[in-house]
Amino acid sequence: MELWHACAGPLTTLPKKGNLVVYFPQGHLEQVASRDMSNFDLPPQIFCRVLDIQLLANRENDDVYAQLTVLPTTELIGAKLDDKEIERIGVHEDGDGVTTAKSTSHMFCKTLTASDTSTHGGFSVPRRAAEDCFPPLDYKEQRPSQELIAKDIHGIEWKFRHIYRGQPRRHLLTTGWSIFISQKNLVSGDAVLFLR
Amino acid sequence: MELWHACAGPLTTLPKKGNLVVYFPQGHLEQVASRDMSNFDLPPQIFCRVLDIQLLANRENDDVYAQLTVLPTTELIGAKLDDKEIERIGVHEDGDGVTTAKSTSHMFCKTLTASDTSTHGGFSVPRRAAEDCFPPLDYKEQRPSQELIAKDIHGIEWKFRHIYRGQPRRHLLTTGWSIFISQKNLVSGDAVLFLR
DNA sequence: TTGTCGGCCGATCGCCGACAA
DNA sequence: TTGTCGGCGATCGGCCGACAA
Repeated sequence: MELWHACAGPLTTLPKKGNLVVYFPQGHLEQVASRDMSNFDLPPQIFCRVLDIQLLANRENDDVYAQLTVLPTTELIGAKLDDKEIERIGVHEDGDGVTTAKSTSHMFCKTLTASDTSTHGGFSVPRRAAEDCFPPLDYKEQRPSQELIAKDIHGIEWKFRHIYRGQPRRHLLTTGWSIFISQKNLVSGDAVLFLR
Repeated sequence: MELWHACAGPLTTLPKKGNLVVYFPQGHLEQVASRDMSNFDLPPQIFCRVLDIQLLANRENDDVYAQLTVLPTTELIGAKLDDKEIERIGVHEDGDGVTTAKSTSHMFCKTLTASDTSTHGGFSVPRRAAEDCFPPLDYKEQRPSQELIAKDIHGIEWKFRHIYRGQPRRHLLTTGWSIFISQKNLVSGDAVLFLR
């Protein structure tokens, strides 16, 4: 959930389960319909109760989105659910208002360079980022390194070799990085976000 | 459309645009809903008019499916659209009955072997298949070959080098085959279908 | 501090006929 | 007739420090 909000950005707010919302079917259909529906006398807006919210990400490109399950209702905005209605639709209110992101430290975002995405080498980790977000290395060694295990937004684990080497010294992700780049179809200009 | 029906198989039948159909929302929701909807008093069946049919294929694995756009209606099965209704929903009947596949020659299907899907080599084309479906080669040459351009079910073009070589002689697809295998995520036991 | 490159070597790709099922 | 293999060049992957922006 923390990663989802970090990806969605600070401007993204969501209703909570049980809230009353206004659903705009015309705008929704414009995006998902395979056919023009404009002459079907659809109401411009429908008052709905939010039954469920799921924070999801596109399986193909990791774009984040939220899936809301809503039920049309005749209630007025501000109305509370009574016990009978709660039993019928099987949902409790989580509270009023909206969900927003919490700020987090130990997080960094980097726009990928041509070198980062090339098959020629690995990923240059900005110094501050490595020190903030990665477990510390033993700098007494000549080429200190460790294996990092990171979970992506789907919960899938990725392993990276993190090494501190070169002249001048710098942090790099080597083994495991290129397979990540190719599986995620990342190109120069895309961004990666790490959360400790 | 011919390729779609060849992939769907001879048992697949579809209604036509404008037909009246019976929609079963409960069974549909069991497949697509993220939440149990069984206590919402949904009607077991809804009579609908078919507004549109699209023959499509899954972008990921080329599985074929059809997308039907349907509109609830109070008409009875067997009813015809009148002019007023045609104007309102903007659809004409294509005729009664169902759409079925047509049989086609110059077509072949092969289950892929371990050698076909390995990165070690190309694709062994069964002799009959090559003679039926591919443009004839100039067998006077020592190693006759040509470039084949094939469109997949999305209309995307793939290029293959078709060569007749080896002792004994056999038809092979070489250059271009392995990229096709990897992009389509094909493994031993999967099948490919070629249509001239 | 970090983006790009040349160097280098090992792994893999992919085309070929041999061979046998 | 065709599935699998050994062979072999060519290409690519990927780790390294040099160097400069």
